[in-house]
Amino acid sequence: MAKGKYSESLNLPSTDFPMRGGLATREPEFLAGWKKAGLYEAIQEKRKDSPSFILHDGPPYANGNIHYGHILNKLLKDLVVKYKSMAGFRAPYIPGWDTHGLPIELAVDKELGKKKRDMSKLEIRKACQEYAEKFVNIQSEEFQRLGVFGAWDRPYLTLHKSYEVAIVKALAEFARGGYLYRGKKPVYWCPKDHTALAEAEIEYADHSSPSIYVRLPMVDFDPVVLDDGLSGKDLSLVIWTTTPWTIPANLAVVAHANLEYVAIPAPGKDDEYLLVAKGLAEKFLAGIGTEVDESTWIALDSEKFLAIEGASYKHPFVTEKKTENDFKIWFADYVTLEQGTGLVHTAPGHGVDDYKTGASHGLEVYAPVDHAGRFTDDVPNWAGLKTTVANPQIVEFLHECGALLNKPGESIAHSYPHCWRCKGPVLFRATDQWFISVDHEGLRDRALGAISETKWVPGYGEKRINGMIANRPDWVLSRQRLWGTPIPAFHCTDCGEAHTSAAIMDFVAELFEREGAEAWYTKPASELMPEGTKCSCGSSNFEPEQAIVDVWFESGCSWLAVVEDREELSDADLYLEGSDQHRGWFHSSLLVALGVANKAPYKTVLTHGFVLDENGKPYSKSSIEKARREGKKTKYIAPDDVMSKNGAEVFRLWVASTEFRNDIPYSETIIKGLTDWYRKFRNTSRYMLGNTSDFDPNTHNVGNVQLSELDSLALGRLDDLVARVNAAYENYEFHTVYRSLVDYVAVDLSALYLDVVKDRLYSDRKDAPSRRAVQAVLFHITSALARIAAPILCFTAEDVWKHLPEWEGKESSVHLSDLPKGTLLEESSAAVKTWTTLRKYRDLCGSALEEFRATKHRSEDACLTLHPPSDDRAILEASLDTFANLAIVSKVILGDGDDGRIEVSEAPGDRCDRCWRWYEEMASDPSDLCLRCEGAVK
RNA sequence: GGGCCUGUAGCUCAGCUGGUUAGAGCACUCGCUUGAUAAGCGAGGGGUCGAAAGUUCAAAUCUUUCCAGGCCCA
Repeated sequence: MAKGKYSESLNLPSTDFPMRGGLATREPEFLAGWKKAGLYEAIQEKRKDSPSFILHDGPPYANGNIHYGHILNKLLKDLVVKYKSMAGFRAPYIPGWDTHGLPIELAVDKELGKKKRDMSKLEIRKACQEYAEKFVNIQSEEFQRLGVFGAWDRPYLTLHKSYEVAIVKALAEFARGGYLYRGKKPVYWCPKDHTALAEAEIEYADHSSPSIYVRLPMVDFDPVVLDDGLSGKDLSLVIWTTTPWTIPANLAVVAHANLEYVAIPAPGKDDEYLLVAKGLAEKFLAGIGTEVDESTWIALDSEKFLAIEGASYKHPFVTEKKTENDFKIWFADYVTLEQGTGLVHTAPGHGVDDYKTGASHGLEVYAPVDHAGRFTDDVPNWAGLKTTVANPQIVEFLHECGALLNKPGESIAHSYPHCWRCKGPVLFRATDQWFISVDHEGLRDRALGAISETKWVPGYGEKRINGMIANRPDWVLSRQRLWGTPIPAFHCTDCGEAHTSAAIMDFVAELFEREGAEAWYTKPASELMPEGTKCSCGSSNFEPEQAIVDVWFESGCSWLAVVEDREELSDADLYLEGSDQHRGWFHSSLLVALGVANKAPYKTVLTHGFVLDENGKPYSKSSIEKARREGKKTKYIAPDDVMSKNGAEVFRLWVASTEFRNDIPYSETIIKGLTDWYRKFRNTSRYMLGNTSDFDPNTHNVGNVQLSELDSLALGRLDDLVARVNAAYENYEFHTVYRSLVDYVAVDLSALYLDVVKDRLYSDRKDAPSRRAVQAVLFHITSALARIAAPILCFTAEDVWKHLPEWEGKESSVHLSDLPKGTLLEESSAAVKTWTTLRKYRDLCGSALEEFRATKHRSEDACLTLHPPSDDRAILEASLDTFANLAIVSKVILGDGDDGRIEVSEAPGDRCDRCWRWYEEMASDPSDLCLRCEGAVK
């Protein structure tokens, strides 16, 4: 079609707001501009006297580049902070990093290689610090690139001197309160490297271990209570183990209360029965190389079996009890039918499950094995022997005393933990550790109370953390590592007694305040503790504790170290992390805050799920690589790739668009959809900017122009949107914000109002009141839209803001402006009724016009005749012109009848060549114009 | 194996305390538009609401079991 004759006379949109975002290149320009203008500081300054809203940042671990989980978390926080700031709160954001701990220490180990052997502890710590700081800088850059506002020039790091001091002060409070104690707990231990190992330092490899079945005769127990058939018989428990060296430390046997057990006649004995789980009986008999006719087995009644709890047995060679409860049988849920006999040999000093059983029955954490894996003098037969050497001797000994049921020398190949460094097999060994008692001074109960007073979003978070606190054991505070905050404790070099106290810790805190934690590694003990400290043995020779504090305790101190420590912060309102932090940071922060200040560190805790791919599997580089190794088809899109193509804005949309309380899906399809909508938002904004470029908000606003019915209805819809969006932000329902924006922009604006209003914008005289009215509305909408979208689309909203016409009092950045306030539409109001009815008929007419448009091309050429039911008729009648506008037709007639029929005909009169509408009365001079257009072209 | 949670169109989400043929936007297909044009408008197709059983006059919505998935433990 040729260009319209009057095209030149129309007021077509014009703006230099680019159609395409060019985000990959333009976002950095915005960032640079904001930095130069000191935007974050300006926001803080503007809100300095406002009520505060403190979101306290949970510190990410400073190793590696950021991944999707980081992006999700940081952007959610940023949405909150940006929203709260624009909603009128003082909402500072201090980013932090977790910089101590094993992953960094291991990474540095790898980097240093053999060099490490010649380095001092101080030098190694220095290397760790440099490593951590390197990644703090990298991640900081990456977070800032996402558009996250915050005090990036003064973050908190757990390795800062002030932070380490806070940790020691917190420890001092726990010492003062009497929570801190020294106890034993089994840990992975490398007997070759003489060191404790963390889970992450364990490698599993095939290993051949002895396999032994041991009978433990029950004593002071009449088996008749289990079954009449056992009357007058002896009953022996049968246990199976691959670590004979733990037999000297055996203190209990554990069964499962809900498994079925059988008593099997002992081969070659008349009066003895052997107790094993029914499901493992065959395997057991095969294991000891015998067959016993199943008809002779006595299946024990599961109810009666419960009577066995607490019954005693005789250890094969240990006679001396350490506690009253030694050598008894208990129930525990971890017993399975996977292997063994269903009766589990338990040595609380040599296994985690064993330890728990021991703890719940008051057993000693007994581990008569030294740091080099040698038996101590406590085990007379094999004292000084390595466990590996003693193993066959113990088996032989058991054989000789008749306790061994299978043959000596039998072994089994299985997967066994090995040391990552020396590759040797490790052992489980209880070592002295520092603990925080969770039940001292009712700490656990106070924590449970604090949990119930905290708001958890979503609500089930409360159940989750409650269960964890209710069931957790005492907190093992010490780690046998180097990269962290030293535990300020000492050991007497003469008698070995461990010392710590609030006074010692206060002293150390002061020292660290002056010289940092490095002092611990450079100064002699005498300078690390108050002068004149003496051991109860009279000695004043001490050596400093070498263990460091659990990093969870460190990050748990952040409230103390950061929030309490910075003037601009006060009580934290919100913690916002992934749901894994119920066990992690939420948990440790709570215990630390209660122990130190007897109050919860937060008022509200918000949790989000994890990033999953389109198949619902964890979406991370490592999980994708793992899947690839397993031969699965997967594709990992590096965040950088997305960023260099679409900029950070698409990530912000992604985070805002999903219901983050559940897991968060991520895929190319999703990104594609988001970029599509981004373009819609951008173009719609551009169109509105283009149509308000000749508009002066200082002279016209929605309050002083003559609004048409449609304009008023549109403003009502905006008001409603703003109200809903504000409520959604307030409830952290960003996906509702996103959805509301999408629907509003796509339907209310693009498809409806903007399409309808074109006629006035294009064809009216430039300064016609009716056109100025539309412009006032459009300006109002655009400005409101930019502001409510700003927390999410922080770059694009700013772009729109800068392109809005200037007015008095316009803030230099959208992020300095206030969110608009809205009012929800009353469902029952006349305006809503009218709007709903007009919308309904517009949809109906759309279908009716389909065929007409296919032949006549434009809905403007149509005349509609409606036959609405009486209810609708009144409303349509009152707004007939508005409806014609809305339907973008030249004429609407209400016909007789109420059958709902819609007739489409050609509009009567003549077509104006300029505005393409049909009029029964036309201008006389250029006779191809309507009266309005005649006036407009003059 | 245990605790907590999730499962509605290709995608992201609505569906309140159970009540007419399950909705929206996007995507898709088709049509219109060249006065938002690497844009805009309209129409249409598409879901046995993870599966099964149960409660009920009535279930996506309540109960149970199962399946799939996530986080945290073991």
